[in-house]
Amino acid sequence: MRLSTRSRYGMRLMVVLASKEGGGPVFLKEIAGSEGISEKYLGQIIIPLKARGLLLAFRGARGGYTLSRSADLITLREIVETLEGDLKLVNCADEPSSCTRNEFCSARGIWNDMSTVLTDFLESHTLADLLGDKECSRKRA
Amino acid sequence: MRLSTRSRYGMRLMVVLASKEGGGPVFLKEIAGSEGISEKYLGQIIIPLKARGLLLAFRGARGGYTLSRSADLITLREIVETLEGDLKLVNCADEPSSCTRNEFCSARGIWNDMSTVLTDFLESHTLADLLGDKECSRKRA
DNA sequence: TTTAATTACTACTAAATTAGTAGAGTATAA
DNA sequence: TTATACTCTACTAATTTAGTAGTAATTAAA
Repeated sequence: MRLSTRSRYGMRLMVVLASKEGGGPVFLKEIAGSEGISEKYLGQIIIPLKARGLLLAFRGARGGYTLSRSADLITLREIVETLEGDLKLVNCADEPSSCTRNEFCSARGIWNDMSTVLTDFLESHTLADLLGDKECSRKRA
Repeated sequence: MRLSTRSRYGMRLMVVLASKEGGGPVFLKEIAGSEGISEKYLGQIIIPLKARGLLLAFRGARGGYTLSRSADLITLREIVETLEGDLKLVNCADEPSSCTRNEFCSARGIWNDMSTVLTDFLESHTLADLLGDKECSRKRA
């Protein structure tokens, strides 16, 4: 049950944009370079974030990306939900066809509750919460 | 970020055993049949649950499985952790090699916190909590 | 108006994971 | 001794992941 690189790269991308807020558009190349991620791959990942309206794209020479709103107004839920497609841990809630037998599944309730816990957690944090930790003093052995 | 069938099937398997607590060993064939799951596949899934000490296996004719302890003493954390391997959403906490660049990753903290939230939720529920809902009155349209 | 820089779009692919199937082996009650 | 049921190992098709590659569209600046 690992997060995909899409979510991990996408989140770091958003943090970079947040850290450069107010400084004009940032090139994808610059983000990819500083984070050590393939520019082409990041170019794919950024599309849904733009579609969701979390960032603005400027095409052409001297283009780049900026956040569409202040980092403290962008919840982590919006980001992860966009990158993962949704935050559900099982399909059976929406798609009855995904679980033909066992109409009254003994486990469905707990999986849905678990999804809600995750969603609530992400909803309670914004991108701004991630800014202070960028170069924290916590040194690892 | 979907749960694997291993976790879903394994959880249902445990609920079935819990619902038949005190009635002697239950055949894998019986569980697989009632839940509509491949017996061979379930046979693989049940191995780690046994290794973890969550259930007891009886070999030979008239064999089967039983819970190793009362359902209210088995947390959902133990079950899911066993079936998923662990409850971490990222590798970078343990494996430094999985993230060579960005020693101080801006997102690592939030992923670890998210993992903790999940773990705490599952730790706070036991298998017994899932018993009452088996054939609940909630009818779907 | 040309050029260089940058985002946007589409197609393809290698590797890993998932979700099984298959079959022989081992233990045990009757 | 025999039928039953768990155990172990190997294999595989389908799907997902994590990219690569190339081209098109857009725009600032020379």
